[in-house]
Amino acid sequence: MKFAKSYEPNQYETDIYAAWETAGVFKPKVPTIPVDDNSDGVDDRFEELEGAERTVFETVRDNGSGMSEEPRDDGRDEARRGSTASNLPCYSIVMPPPNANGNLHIGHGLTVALEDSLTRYHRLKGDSTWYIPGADHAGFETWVVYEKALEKDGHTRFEFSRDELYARVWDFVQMQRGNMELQLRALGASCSWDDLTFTLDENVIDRVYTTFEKMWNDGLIYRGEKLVNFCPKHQTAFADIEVDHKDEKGTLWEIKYDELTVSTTRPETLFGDTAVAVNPEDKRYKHLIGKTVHLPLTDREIPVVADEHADPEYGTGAVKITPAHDFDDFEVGERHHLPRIQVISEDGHMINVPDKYDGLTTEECRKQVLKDLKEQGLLTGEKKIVHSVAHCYKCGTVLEPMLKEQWFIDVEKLAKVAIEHLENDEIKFYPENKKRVLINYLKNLKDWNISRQIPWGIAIPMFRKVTTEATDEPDWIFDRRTNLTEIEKSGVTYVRDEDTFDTWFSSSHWPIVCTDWSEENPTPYYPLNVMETGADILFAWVARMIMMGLYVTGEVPFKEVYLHGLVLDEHGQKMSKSKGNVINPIELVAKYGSDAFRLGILRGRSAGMNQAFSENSVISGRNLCNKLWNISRLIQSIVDEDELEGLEDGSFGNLCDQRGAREATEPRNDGREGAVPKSTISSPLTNNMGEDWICREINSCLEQIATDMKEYRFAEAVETLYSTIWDKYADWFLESQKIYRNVPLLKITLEHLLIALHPFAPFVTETIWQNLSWTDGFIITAKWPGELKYDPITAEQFETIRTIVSEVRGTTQALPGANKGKKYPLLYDNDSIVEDNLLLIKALTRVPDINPLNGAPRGLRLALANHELYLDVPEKVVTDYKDALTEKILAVGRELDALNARMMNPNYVEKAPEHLVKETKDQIKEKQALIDRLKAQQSLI
RNA sequence: GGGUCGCUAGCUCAGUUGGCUAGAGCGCCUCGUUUACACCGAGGAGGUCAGGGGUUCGAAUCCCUUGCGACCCACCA
Repeated sequence: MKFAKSYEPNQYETDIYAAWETAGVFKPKVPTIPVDDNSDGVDDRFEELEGAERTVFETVRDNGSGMSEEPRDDGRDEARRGSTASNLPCYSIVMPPPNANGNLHIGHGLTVALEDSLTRYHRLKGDSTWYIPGADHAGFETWVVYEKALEKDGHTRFEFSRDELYARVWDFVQMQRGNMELQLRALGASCSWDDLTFTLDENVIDRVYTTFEKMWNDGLIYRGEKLVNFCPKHQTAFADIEVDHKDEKGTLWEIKYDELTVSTTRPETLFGDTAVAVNPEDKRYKHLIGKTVHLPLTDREIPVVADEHADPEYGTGAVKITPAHDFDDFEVGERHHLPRIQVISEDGHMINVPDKYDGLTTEECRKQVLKDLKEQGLLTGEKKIVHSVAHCYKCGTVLEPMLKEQWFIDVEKLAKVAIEHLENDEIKFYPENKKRVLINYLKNLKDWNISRQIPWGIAIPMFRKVTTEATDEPDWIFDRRTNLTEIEKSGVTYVRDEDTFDTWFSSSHWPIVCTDWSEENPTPYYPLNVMETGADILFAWVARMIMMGLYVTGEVPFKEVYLHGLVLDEHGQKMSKSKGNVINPIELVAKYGSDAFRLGILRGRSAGMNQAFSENSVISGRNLCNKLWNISRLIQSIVDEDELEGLEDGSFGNLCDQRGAREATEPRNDGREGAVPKSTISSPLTNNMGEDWICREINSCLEQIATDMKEYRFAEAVETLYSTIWDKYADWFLESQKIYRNVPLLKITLEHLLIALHPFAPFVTETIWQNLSWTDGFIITAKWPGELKYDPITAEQFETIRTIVSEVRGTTQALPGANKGKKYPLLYDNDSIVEDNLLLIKALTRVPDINPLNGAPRGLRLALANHELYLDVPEKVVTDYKDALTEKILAVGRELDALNARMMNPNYVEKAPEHLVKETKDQIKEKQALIDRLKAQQSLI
């Protein structure tokens, strides 16, 4: 097939992805469930682990290679192989489950780019790689969307039972589902689709119930009446972590309670007051402690208590205490055993208050209370203040602290164990500092409210006793039969708690449920190799996964954590619908291609940081894809031409089959061994030092990528590839190959680069792979390249050529006046490197001719190259160049002075490492020689 | 109040244990259509590494300090 002139991603991406999926290449090689072919009761995957020979391992690796003649694995064959497969290293990574019925946003785009790069890299490295996709029922999020839809149709949630609502949302989600899965495919996620885990899958619910039961039996679960943050609109409680605190303007009123004046921002709650607190050290009020005061607008007397909570400096120093509607007051109430009077109902209306106020909304009540207090002369002051107010993170409604019975997890022990394992360095964090942040959080963690009053979620498997006579039976029992609303046990009737679990309670099992871990199947894929997710859910998710993983399995759930920051817009602003600066990843994929998007979003990104992103970086990625495409197009055309010649001539057709000739069979020990004699790799025309040089550069690129990937430095890996492919391979090696060709080398180096770029740009590399005439199989299952052999001395000599060529180009461009850019012949004197590479230098510099000097020096001498080279320009041009020359001499002189100054410092010579001192000495010599050459040039004029 | 991160070229970012002339992409300027690529090629300009102090032969890098910005936790009657 012919390569089109430019790479058009839309033409290939869908087909390429479908081909991968059909071939089953996303599945891990080592089976994910126990295998026992020989029925000896032992999991074959582990049977021969100890006695395994390394050669077995190598064999398996080769089978996965795209360069092998053997039929490709589809995962199933491998699965049957059992014990041989067990010797493969397993690499597992899970996808933070996107909302099942939502669309992907830019954060998902980043997540996939990161996770899939890791996945593909490890797959190419030969690991049995398992990237497990997921979908989240997204309890509250989805519920909000559904409730809105319900309202739009003129219904409310109260028309339906909980179970009816659950069924309706299920259908709603099924209807919308699939979109996000298509989008993940568009982004190139090479995840094992058969293993997709939905957060409401049976095995998830099973595992969650098992954990809950264990916790219940261990006494870690309790039902408690506590203040919870309650959204009056959504009618549900939240965990602390879901609360959005915002600074707001408010008023601080002063109200007279007899002799005491209290300060409050919420006068309407005074009906719930059960005390007034003053600071025990506050001399103004000491005499009142233990006495009572009259609660305005009521006929109640309430005590004055001494509590540290009252800050003498703030307001009047006296605080009204409303334990049922304020978190601090709740604690004060606990300390002083105060009654809790609920005066605000769940829907935000006043209850348990004098008739006059009963049924008013909190807002109406506040107005009325203030009016009445004013009339009675009890309102003695008001002050505007700014204070932070809790809001629903979804709808922005002000949250009402509400006294409610909820299920709580006593987190103390869980957190303690987690902290121990974290301090024991069992999980490596990227960025590193997040570990300390996490430990800090765990140290101050409060009990976790896991009840939610929404129907869309996993039902809490707890049943409440309704038969009042059965006094000996417990009030609550655990039972898995949550499909029933009512059960009987020992003649006692119990009804199911209508609440559902906080999503994070089930999500905290994610690594366990995705890998199918169980006591019976301690899978090699658990713990995960890495957990990649957003830094913003470090507390909500990562912390809970660690606690839960340790509680359930006794092991940390993952070995490493990579946290990405927010993707900001190009000006570093948070993306938001209201600002209109939201970037849709799928649109960018459609416009520039999946690879361009992935390369673009990885560029300039490092762990844990919120960083800007713009279309420019995607364009840059697109350009690289196109460059690679054209590189391949050129090489394919050379290969075609070569084969044609070979057919005609018959003399070097077989050279094309020497692919791999330069590949090292064993790891190199040093740079000197392994240089291949030219005759085995070269066509008769070859005399090109660029070949050894590019081998060296590709080796070093691959080495760099290995380090970068290990340290999760994606941006650097991409940058290394970018410059190797573009600045080195295309600009120097390919240009030089236009003069001397080495077809086998062109093939193998292109393969190396394609494979190395594949993790980051999967589609274009696979498309090229499929279009090249000599490759077979898929690049996605190819073998990560080994080292290329090269002669280091020749490779280094090519640097000289590069210096010469660059200086000719630079000097040509710097010629004065009308001569700028004009090409003049190059003269050389007694120089074997130049003589041996005449054609190459001529082609790269585009000088009209290169000749021996033959006689006295003339023209412009090239100074930097340290070779006797002259640009044969007319006398006049040389004279005009004089100023530039003088400037150059001065500049080099300044550098020389700096170096000399360093050597004059006895401390430097004494204390700096020897090699640095030597380096400085060498540099001084070089600079001096350069100045001498420049001055000689000057004297010629 | 406690904590984290950041401040490097016009913009967005690299710069690993202190040691080449501080790098890249995009943008900018000059030149160029040479049969892989104008989604291109060649050349170039542009930085007091936020300010100050310290340690060191040597600091963008380590320490102290000031300023600016982002974020997290707690509190705010």
